[in-house]
Amino acid sequence: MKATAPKRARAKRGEGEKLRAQILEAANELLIETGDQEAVSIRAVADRVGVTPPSIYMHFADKNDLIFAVCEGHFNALDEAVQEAAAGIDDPLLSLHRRGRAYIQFGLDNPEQYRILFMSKPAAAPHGFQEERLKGSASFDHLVEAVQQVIDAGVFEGEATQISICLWVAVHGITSLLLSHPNFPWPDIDATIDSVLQMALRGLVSKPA
Amino acid sequence: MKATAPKRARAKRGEGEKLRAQILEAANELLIETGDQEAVSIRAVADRVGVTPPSIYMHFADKNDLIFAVCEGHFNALDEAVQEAAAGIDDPLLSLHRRGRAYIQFGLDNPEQYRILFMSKPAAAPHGFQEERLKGSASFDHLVEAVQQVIDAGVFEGEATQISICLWVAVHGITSLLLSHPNFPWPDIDATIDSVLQMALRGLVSKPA
DNA sequence: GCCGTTAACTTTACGCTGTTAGCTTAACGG
DNA sequence: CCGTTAAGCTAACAGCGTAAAGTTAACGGC
Repeated sequence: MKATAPKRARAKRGEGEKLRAQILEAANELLIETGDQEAVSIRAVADRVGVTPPSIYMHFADKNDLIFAVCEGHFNALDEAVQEAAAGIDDPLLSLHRRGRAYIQFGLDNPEQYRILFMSKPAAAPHGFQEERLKGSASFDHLVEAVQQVIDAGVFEGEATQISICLWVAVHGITSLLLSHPNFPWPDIDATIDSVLQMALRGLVSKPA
Repeated sequence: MKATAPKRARAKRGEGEKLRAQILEAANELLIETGDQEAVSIRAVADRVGVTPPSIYMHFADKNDLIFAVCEGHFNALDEAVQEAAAGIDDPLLSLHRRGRAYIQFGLDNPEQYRILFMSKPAAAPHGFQEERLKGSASFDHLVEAVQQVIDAGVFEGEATQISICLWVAVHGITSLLLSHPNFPWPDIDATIDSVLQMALRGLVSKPA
């Protein structure tokens, strides 16, 4: 455990952004290493960068701003993971299934980040964060597109946004419950995930097989 | 806003439990009034009771212990609300639908309590809390019983526990998303809740209509 | 080559948090 | 009346987010 990074040269005139990048990197490392949002304190981050706590505030309004900036990257990573899982699969319904599995797996692999993005208080998010990062962002739109394809194929019927929300509810539901209650006597996690996805997809098809 | 409760007579010999009850009541009030777990600080609770902070530790191991003790009552309230919503309804499937609606409504009506019970970190819960309060507690068992009735009626097929988990995932999914992302452009909340419940129930029936 | 300006930090400090160690007060049985 | 013990207090520690004000260093202009 490297405690402090004592040597850090002051950035030059126009290069104040360098510290911002270093702060983001250090905060990200701390979040991943400890897996605990609480451990990512302003002081701990400053210490790792080799700077004093108030310097953080030159680049981030407050702690929430910093934490969410860190998670922006992971948000894109989630989108990419889901997109990649669905790539090259012709069957639209199977593609949705893969997307769901990838989403859940991402949450289980990055629990603290998932908690911050989808399980924290709305007040903790910077203003307008939800709209821009969820609806406006690629992630949800990509899901809606995928759902629309299933509708066009005649497998789903209804409104794409509404159906997408239902799917999101299902994958988020199982992800967040597994994260918040790991000690619950889950029968078999893989089987449970599959049965949830089965329920969701079966519940949405217009003409059940 | 009544700040402090300055007068409080010391409890008599065997009556130490009285303070415990007063602490629970004060903490509960604070949680409801502010709707914020952070506002329920040891000092704020002690102040309201008219006692000093360390006295709290005579009755609760730490802050988590106190918070969860407060929410135990709300947990029972959730169970009662769900049970009551299903009472007197003959159709087992409709009964499940009512249970789901009641569960969601309870979460929306008691957001901070719901967050603590179902959206917080597992480490925050006292040891063995999940098992006793979820599986062992009445709530989940009642759901399993209701599901078993639907199975017995031939409407669902499969294992009652697995199906119950799926239903729990659905209602928890929409509840927690509505709580954590109230600014998301939800089409219409009531319609969204209904479509989620529809998806879940349709996805679980053995012979779709 | 010096000077004012300003970006890039630091020092210090305030008020808050959960928690602990150790003391005091008051009620009881004998 | 006295020892014991439950009930509660005082003081303090270490940590937190954050604000105000000071300091250091790089620059453009003269």
